[in-house]
Amino acid sequence: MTKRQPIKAGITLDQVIEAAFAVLDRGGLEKLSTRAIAADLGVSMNTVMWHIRTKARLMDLLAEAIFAEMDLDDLPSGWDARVVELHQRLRGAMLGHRDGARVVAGTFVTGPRTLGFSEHVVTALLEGCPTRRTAIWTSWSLFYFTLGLVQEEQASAGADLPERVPEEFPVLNSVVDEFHAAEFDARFRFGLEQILRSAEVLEAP
Amino acid sequence: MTKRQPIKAGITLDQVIEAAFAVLDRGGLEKLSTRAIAADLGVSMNTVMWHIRTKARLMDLLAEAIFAEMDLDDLPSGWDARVVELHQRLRGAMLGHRDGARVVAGTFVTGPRTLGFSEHVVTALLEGCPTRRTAIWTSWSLFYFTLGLVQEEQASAGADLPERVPEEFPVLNSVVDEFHAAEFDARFRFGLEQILRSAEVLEAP
DNA sequence: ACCTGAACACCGTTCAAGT
DNA sequence: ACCTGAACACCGTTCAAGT
Repeated sequence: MTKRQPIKAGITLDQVIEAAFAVLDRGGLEKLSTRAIAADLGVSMNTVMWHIRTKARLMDLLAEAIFAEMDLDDLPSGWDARVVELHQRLRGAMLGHRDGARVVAGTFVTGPRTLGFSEHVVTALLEGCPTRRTAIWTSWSLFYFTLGLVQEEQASAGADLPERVPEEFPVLNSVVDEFHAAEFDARFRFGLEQILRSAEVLEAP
Repeated sequence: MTKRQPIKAGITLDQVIEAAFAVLDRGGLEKLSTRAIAADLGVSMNTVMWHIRTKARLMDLLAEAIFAEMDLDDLPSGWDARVVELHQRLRGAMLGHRDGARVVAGTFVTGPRTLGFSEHVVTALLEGCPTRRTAIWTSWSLFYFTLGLVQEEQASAGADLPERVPEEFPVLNSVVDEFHAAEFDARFRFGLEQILRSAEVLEAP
């Protein structure tokens, strides 16, 4: 007797997450609802609910799935190049989905892929930082910076930037062109560099 | 003939914002609704709606109000001490309201008080950074870092941190005590220091 | 274990109406 | 200019019920 397939095909959690990304990429975070996911899958809303248990858990699952889309192989051998590469891949993974950075920022994920990323980052930082504490704290600085930049990057897509700064703020006015130049790529690399330069020398208390 | 007061007292936008903060501080961001604010003020929900026009604009107003609670006087004269002090006050202002960092992070505010803060920060950075571009980009790095740290700080209050890291992640396990030690104050100062050290020497492309 | 329908207690937004 | 009530099109969650 061979094992039988279940008669009713049934929906799997992975399919739910896949459909959730489809809805997300189509309409952004505010259009992401269990009903919309259900409609995409052709099932009842409560079927989605049964798989995700709660909306908050769905968000955690999506964040973890974004980390899972990162490749953690073929990394540079130098510790600082490795840290930079890891965060560039994280940025890429978040940019891969509409509002991806907001999804990751909204949750405190401790799934295996998220931890795997941290494991790689901290490993590299321990090679270059004077103390363990410096390494840990630096990993947070890098993470916050990446999250913040990509959130701004994704928010600026399709947002109406203010074209003018009031004249009461002369200094901001004098640099307004630098402010508007998006150049997220260069800004990102510069920020990583900035934090890493100090990480080598600065000792956390 | 002296000017008469309007017969119906009426609610003002400032009162709406005040009530919004009351609701926010009591129940957090997910309890913040126009109906809850209206209930606090004893008016109809549509009265609140008329003043705020839209929920998104209310969020902008709240973010701007948080910046308005910052004092921008009596700052240190040294550029780097000034930058640190400004961000410490920003952190304090955000910590002053439940989910304050999430409120600020969720909006791209260009109100006068927000711009005033940036004006001060950029002014100070221009004194210490090699190029204008370095100054601007550094201001963003500092802002992202502050936002990220305070968001984590406020999320960790009342959240259930994972007590154990799976053994597949030996490096994370070896530093898990550093991870759990909150010490947001020290971490915050260290992060600012870290970014500012490089700002003096690193030149943006 | 998986899926459904119905009901519940909420949302923000819009509109027609009052003063 | 300011305030209201009613209706609309949504939410996430819960519960009792099916297979």
